[in-house]
Amino acid sequence: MTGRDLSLRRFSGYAMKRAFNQVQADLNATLAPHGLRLVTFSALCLIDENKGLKQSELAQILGVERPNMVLIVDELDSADLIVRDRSTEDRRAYELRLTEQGEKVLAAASAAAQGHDARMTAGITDDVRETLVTALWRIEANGRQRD
Amino acid sequence: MTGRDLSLRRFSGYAMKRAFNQVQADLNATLAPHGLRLVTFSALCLIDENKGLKQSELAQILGVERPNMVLIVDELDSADLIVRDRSTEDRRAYELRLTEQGEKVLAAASAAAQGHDARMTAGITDDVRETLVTALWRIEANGRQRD
DNA sequence: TATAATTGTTATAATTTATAACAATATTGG
DNA sequence: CCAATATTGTTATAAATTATAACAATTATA
Repeated sequence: MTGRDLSLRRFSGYAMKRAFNQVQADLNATLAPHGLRLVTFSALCLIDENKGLKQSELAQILGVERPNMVLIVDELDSADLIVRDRSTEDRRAYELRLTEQGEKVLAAASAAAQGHDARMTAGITDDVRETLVTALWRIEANGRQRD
Repeated sequence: MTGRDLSLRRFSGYAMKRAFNQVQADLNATLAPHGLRLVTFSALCLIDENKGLKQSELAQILGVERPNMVLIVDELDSADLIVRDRSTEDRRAYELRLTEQGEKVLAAASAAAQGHDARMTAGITDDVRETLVTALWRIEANGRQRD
């Protein structure tokens, strides 16, 4: 069971995949008690940060296809965490906003997610964590260059 | 389009997800000309590194369910990159080995994947890359602790 | 030796991600 | 202004990924 994957460990992407698998599992478990999963939590954060955000903008930021975003927003809507307000400027579009309930759930879920992040990065110093995140965004930018 | 996701950038997992999305896309594009994708390339590497590896072991290392591994190994088998040899010690199991063709394809694909990794980590110094990978494995270990 | 566990497999379900088409509305070029 | 084109949210659907249940053959265990 030990060290049978040395050939893959040369690739930084392998470490990223393995680490992110754990992060995703732990975060989903952390959010489940709040009725959220990774993608709905992310959507809640973005709607809170950008009041009146439109579905298509949300989809674009999260890299989700618009048809799939419909279901995600439906899920938040059904749980009364957000509302879809018709835009007065563009009557095709909806402006998304958190409900009072949505604010409460987001606050609780955010605190839990912070705890999750702290657990996952336990034993990593603040400046190494800073280096890590900076390097990851650099990789992301390198990838975005060619599409 | 810019900076609408500040609330999510506090989470290191967000950077990991965004970066890995790019890595996965670029790596799959890199491997496609060799008839491979991320998971079949990983399997090839592991079979090469561990001659006679069994399907169930491969599945366990890669974190894939055994029924799904059947299809992955089928894919490599159909492409004549590996063979399934009946184990003499355990006649339920197959021992997996690369064919000559498999060795050739793996060598070419590995070189391409190395290039991919270099592209993705361009602008990152060697010791920062080292810090990055070490931190990622630490996160992975932290996650594994609680399951 | 009887019972239980493991290996590879099939079938199937659940989940996620992607594509095509459509009505309503908005934008743009003539 | 008007005709053509594009965009928004949506439905339907397909493709791809991931997970679960059951089974025969074989091995391990009690």
